[in-house]
Amino acid sequence: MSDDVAWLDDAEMETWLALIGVVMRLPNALDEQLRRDARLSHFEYGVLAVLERAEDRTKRMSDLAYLCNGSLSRLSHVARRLEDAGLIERFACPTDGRATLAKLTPHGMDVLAKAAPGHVALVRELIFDALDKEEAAQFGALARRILNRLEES
Amino acid sequence: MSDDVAWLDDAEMETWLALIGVVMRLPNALDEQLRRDARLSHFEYGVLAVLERAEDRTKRMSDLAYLCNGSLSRLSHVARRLEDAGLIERFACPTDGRATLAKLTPHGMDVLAKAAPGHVALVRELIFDALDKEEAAQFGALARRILNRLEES
DNA sequence: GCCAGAAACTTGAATGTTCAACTAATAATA
DNA sequence: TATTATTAGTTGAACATTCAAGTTTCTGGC
Repeated sequence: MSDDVAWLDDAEMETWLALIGVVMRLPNALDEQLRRDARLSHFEYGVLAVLERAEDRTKRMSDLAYLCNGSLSRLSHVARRLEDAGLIERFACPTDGRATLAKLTPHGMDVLAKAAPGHVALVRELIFDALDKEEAAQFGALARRILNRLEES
Repeated sequence: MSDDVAWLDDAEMETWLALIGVVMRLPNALDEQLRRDARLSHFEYGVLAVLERAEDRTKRMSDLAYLCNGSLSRLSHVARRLEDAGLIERFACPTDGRATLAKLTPHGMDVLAKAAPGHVALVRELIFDALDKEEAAQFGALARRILNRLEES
């Protein structure tokens, strides 16, 4: 249990507090807009958005969970609700009997299309209106480096 | 419901996906370490850490909620659990009868001190080992700008 | 000084997420 | 080809968070 670790200096602490602030507040901001405009959580929106871009609008559950940055268990619960609402459908994978495939339905595409403009507007307002083009690219590159670390563990 | 919004271009999408990846994965990574080493969630750790730095190790609940980036309701539930565990105590504010003050107990300080090294080590590993000093400062400044937006709404 | 409205918290119910156990299917090993 | 281990997914219970009241206290007209 790593003792004798260098404490964060003032500059590091500022960075950390800014990051953790964004990390803790952004999901609520996204949820609120989506919930209000489309009765969708941000995680649900992410599932639909990933499926829309996928080959044949279909993905394996475990791949989907990875791409949505969530656990398989979380996805499984959410997928059941989305399926009950008719936004996706699930069926066994023909080549691997263990796997389940999730596919976006036409109705799911409609709901996603209705929700997207408001969502994109909010993302633009919160992120890309606050940063110019170069800053945004810089920020993204650094976030990607952190994300790579997170994905290793 | 803001229609006709400019979609995200490729560079913006990359930035957004990197950010949202960090936002969704970092809390789990922090929770796991703290849960394992100190039976604390990251939010609970945050509450204790803010109190430790506060004047007289005491804060009003609503100020504490703001500083911890959470809702007052969330804090209220968490505070009850922390109080039951003897890590904090709560009492009425002498100058404003509506307010509740939360104070870190000696036992709470102990638990925090035990949890801190492992937590800081993880933060360092995930963030500050991936970024050099200048990059970290840059990243923090940009995150702060986004956080300011989030705090406005 | 009263009264309407706002602010600060708390609470219980509804909802969402994690955790641990479980089933079923495939891959690996002998 | 049996046997075991691993992988994929689901499920129900435990736990955490949100949401919508509800209580109490304070503030600002009047």
